[in-house]
Amino acid sequence: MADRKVANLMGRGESLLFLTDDQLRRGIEAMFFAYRGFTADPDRILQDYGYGRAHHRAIHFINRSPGTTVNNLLSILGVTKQSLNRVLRTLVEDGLVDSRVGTRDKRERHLFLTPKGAGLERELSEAQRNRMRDAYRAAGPEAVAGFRTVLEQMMNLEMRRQYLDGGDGTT
Amino acid sequence: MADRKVANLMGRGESLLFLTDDQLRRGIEAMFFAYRGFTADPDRILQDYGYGRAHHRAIHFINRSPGTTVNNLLSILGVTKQSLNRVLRTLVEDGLVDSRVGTRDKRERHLFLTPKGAGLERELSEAQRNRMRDAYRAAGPEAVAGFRTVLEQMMNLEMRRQYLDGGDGTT
DNA sequence: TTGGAAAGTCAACAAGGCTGACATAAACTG
DNA sequence: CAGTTTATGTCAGCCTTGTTGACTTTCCAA
Repeated sequence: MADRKVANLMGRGESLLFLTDDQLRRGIEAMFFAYRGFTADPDRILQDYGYGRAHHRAIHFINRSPGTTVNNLLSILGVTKQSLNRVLRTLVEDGLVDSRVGTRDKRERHLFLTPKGAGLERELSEAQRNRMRDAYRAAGPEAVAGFRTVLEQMMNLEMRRQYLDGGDGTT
Repeated sequence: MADRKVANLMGRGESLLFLTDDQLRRGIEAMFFAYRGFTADPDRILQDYGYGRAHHRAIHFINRSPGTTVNNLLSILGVTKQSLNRVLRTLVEDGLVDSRVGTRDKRERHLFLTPKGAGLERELSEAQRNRMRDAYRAAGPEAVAGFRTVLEQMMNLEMRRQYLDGGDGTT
């Protein structure tokens, strides 16, 4: 059933892409609906803890880069320090995040997940990974590669740097 | 690289899909960063008009289905009627949306874009289509097919219905 | 004729963005 | 050393966009 799309998008020959406005609209809506599905499971979990997506994002990237600084996180998340601080403060108060004064530069705060924080992180990312894994499995390996390729192209340049910095995506 | 957990998935006959937690995390971050890029251009435009994403969503789906009812829109957007109503009211007041009492059922309001509304819609969707088109072109036709397939799998079932209902994706 | 669905409205609240102003400590620079 | 910049935190206030609850009006359909 998905093959009709392919035929249209591939056109004749090699790289001739017929992209009607309607096809692009479909892609736009696919992003909209898929992103909703993508965030639905974590959102549900977060609600039980009284947290929101902002907390999730902070937890995610602290887990990805333990010891990251506030400024670092700020540039990844693309929000103001006031906004991040509000979130970070509650996470520290609730004992999910540990904020340690820097050794080399004592102005900096290095952020770590506590065991409790790592627990929530695991719960959240597991739900999200399950969703992603199921989608991957249903779509197949080649679709997955295409998925990633298009998403990478859709990012802004600065974001792509952040994304590529995030550990080895080599495998 | 640090993660040990591996999901070994057999593709149909041909391919073997190794999905480490780290690879799935990459997919998750790709969604996060790509969605930011995806919404960046419209967000910038909307700011000039004093509108937000909620307005954009309403405008988009009214344009997609002219004459749709409020209830219909409600179920597509997945927000409360109070929330949608606030947005809709400003759009009607500002002369972007026309809300016509139903003929068959006069309780219903059928929503249409005015020429002015259609103008903003075009501006917004053009920016978003350009982004999507560029990403598609850079990624290539096969990547696009995979992209769409994975996104469709990532939607919730109800959303997939809404998505499939959204006019012919066949052309 | 009456129950209930569709739509709208008002009020209150919360999350999470934002700006601006200001404080503090540490690091850097001349 | 003095002055500036940097990193962070915090207070106050604003906006958008989501929520719930209560209530009204309209009006179709049984």
